[in-house]
Amino acid sequence: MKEGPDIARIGMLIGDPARANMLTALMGGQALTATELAQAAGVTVQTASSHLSKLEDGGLIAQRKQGRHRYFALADAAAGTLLESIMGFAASRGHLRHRPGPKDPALRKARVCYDHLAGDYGVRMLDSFVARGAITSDGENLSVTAQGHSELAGLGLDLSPPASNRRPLCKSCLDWSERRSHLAGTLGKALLQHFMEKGWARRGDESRAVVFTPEGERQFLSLFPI
Amino acid sequence: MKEGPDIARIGMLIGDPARANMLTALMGGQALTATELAQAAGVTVQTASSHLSKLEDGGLIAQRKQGRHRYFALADAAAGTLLESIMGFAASRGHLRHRPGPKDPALRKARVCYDHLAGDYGVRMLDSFVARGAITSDGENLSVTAQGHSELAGLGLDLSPPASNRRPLCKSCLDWSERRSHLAGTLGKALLQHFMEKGWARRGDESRAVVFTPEGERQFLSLFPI
DNA sequence: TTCATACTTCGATCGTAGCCGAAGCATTGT
DNA sequence: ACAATGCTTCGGCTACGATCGAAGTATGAA
Repeated sequence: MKEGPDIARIGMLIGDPARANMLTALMGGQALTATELAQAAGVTVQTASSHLSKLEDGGLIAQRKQGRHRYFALADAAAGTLLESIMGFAASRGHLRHRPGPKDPALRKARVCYDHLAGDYGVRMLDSFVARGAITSDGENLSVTAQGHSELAGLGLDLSPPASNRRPLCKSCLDWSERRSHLAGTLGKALLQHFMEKGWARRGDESRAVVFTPEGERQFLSLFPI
Repeated sequence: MKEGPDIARIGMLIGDPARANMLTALMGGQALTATELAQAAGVTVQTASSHLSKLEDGGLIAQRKQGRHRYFALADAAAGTLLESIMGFAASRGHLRHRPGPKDPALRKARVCYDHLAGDYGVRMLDSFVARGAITSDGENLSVTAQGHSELAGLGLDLSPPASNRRPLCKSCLDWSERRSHLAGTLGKALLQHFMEKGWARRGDESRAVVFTPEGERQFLSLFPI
């Protein structure tokens, strides 16, 4: 009597508001951490963890361990297509969800990615470094040239000290809003710190947004031309 | 602030086993009464009634009063397509309600997808049309060529009438068992109807399977060679 | 009218799934 | 070594929704 695929299982997974919010957040195509997804869903990390393992068991998402982070992303294109088609149907029936907080377009401009700058500004910064030959991009790996070292020293950044530091000086990190790489690693962290110490920028209170002052914005744009 | 479609609402509706069973039963394309659907779901009529009103509010099904009966059916072709795509995803992840039973091979061979033919035969039909140039597949969209129109007219199918019909003549629908596209839309519906009027095939009694007579099978295979 | 059928609404029960606090691993940085 | 961070697991609490019996409404037939 019963035959065919178990649509109820998929429906149940998508049917919980917290999980639906996580999946919607992942529709951007960018891998997110459990903490970020918990924030997106409006639940604690414990609850989010439980949801994430269910979604993974159901084959909707996949996780990738990277350092002490676990990045979660949609399992594959089929999962994205499925969600897209459900969104299309929901929209056609006028079922819209209302989210409490305003969604900041400021996040796309500049935001914190763990400890470094991401978003439009983060991508621009790396592009500018590469264009002027301060950083060379060897496919996946990044490295600072001699010219780059002297330039950074001119900014007052000393990058030599902890030679025992296992963390790479330069690292690229994929940006969800730009879908391109921005500058991570020790250098990326140091630069963001530098901007904030100079008073050019500050972190947003409740969000990951980074807000630049008018003076800071001017300085940033002149330091990192396209 | 409204942000995006509410996929959780759709998911929750489909996520309940009883409702999922009802929807699966309605995928046969026939309108069923509340009592029949209650039986299909394995619940009492009171419970079924509650589920049906929720599904109707959600825009997945529609009811038609007729005498003291109320016939329930999928709201439209979009609802059928949505369910089929969810079935496809669930099947691809190995989520089956019941391991392959006796009826399963029949379902994979030929079944009703809301109002058109799906399964192996449905896919074969579209493949055959495309291979001989009766239908052109422009990536996502399908359209009938001049040759196709004359060929269909030869079968006794008149496809011109309701010019006001917003439903596309030709549409592709992803098949959960074959993971390929089959022919949906007005043409897909007309063809299935044609087969049944000719006495080549009939609907299965309790399932979505489409059973071909020996003569019907012979005709079908010669009409749609690979 | 009265009875029978088909379905809905009401009320109450009950199971399960979501939720969070606290504790437990795992990895990284100092 | 130790501390800090990111995430998972465990246990108990709570709330929502699925379920069914009983009663109510609507349609059709005797």
